[in-house]
Amino acid sequence: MATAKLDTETRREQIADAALALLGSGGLAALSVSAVARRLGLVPSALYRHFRGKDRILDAVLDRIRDRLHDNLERSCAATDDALERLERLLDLHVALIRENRGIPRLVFSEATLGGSPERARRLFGIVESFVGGVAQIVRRGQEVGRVRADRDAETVAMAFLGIVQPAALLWHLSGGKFDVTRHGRRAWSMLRSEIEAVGQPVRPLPDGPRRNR
Amino acid sequence: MATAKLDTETRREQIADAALALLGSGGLAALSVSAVARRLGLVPSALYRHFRGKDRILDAVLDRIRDRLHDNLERSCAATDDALERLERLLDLHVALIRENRGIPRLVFSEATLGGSPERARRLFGIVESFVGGVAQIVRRGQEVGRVRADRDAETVAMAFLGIVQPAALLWHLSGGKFDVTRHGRRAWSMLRSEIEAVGQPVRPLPDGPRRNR
DNA sequence: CTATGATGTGAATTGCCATTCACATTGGAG
DNA sequence: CTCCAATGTGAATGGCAATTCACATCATAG
Repeated sequence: MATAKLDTETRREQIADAALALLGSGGLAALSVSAVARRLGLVPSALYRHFRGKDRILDAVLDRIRDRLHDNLERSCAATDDALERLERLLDLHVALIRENRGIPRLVFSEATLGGSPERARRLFGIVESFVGGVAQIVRRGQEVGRVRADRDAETVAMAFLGIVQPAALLWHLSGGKFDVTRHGRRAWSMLRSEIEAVGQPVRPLPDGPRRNR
Repeated sequence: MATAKLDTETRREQIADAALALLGSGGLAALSVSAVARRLGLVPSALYRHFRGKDRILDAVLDRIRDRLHDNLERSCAATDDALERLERLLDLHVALIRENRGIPRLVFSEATLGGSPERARRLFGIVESFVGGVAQIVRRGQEVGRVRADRDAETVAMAFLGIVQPAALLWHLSGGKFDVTRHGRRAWSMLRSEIEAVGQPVRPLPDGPRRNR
């Protein structure tokens, strides 16, 4: 009965992870304080030492999702300077992320769905918006150097990018993993790519001076 | 206390409608047997005269959604023979549908989300798949008459079509209606259209004989 | 070593939910 | 008009959820 005592920081991480895993396996319905506690070998009331309540646990999960999305943006930008390659890499990372953490799309959708607290909806809106903004930023920088057609609206392209993954993720979930997200991702990306790639123009290099990485 | 008695057919429709409305206003969390009953001026146990349980009510809602999607496909096909115009019209209808029935995207997402009964997930998968199939069909027929570029994969185009609406609907929900779905739809569609429209080729008319409307 | 605050436990509370059932009412067939 | 099957009612049941609280135990600072 005596579970090892851990400091609050560690526990908070464990709890957020366990919650995300539960979301992945059974959706919001499976995410109860008891279930999270059970998964950690704790008793439900123990979680209240580390979180004020279930809502705060969800907030912590959202934080984790925000961080992962941000990581992917940074990694894809660090990997290459070419806008189109960045997008392609980001697509791969993003697909891998939601494949390995089914809880992420599930929470994103269910928050839109459950109409939970308006504050959390706003928070999630900020997260998605900031991700879309990051993608749009990549597009805009690609336009600056003549790599991406200048007559495309960066925000729209960014949404289309999201539109590659989202319906695919939905079908993947609904089909119980049968739908081939990766294959669809490749095809849809090749279509989007040919849609935005600037052709027949020499690439104008970035101006000299300090490298803008963001 | 004495609520008028209605035949089961009428009640079943009322119940499904009330459930869809509740989904729209508060998501799955707001959809309880009691809430549906209250909305109809009934007592919870009364619903069990018309549905075996909550699951069956959800099934009825899914039926309604399936019918509406199917209606939109048929209406857009009946309105014009041109594939691109059909798609544009379908997009308008689809946007209007989810704007006026917030419960639809919410149920679709929450089923993916809640991991509810596997059977219902399969049912929903079938519904979405059949809608995508209908869109792909429009694309293919456009390709047959040289209106749509033949080197595009019809299924991928259909998914991209879905990808216009889905992320927009998500942001719309999350932002509490602030995000402009219609505007985004127009922009994204104009991009997709220029991506798939066949250019510089004379349109090859349909062969003679009975008009294929499906 | 020991005392104290942080962490974990078990039981109790409260509330909502889906569902059932015995009973009441009603609308329409005959 | 009468009766019966269909429909609606109200109370009860059982389950599970989130949360609280008094108490136990541990880790570690001093």
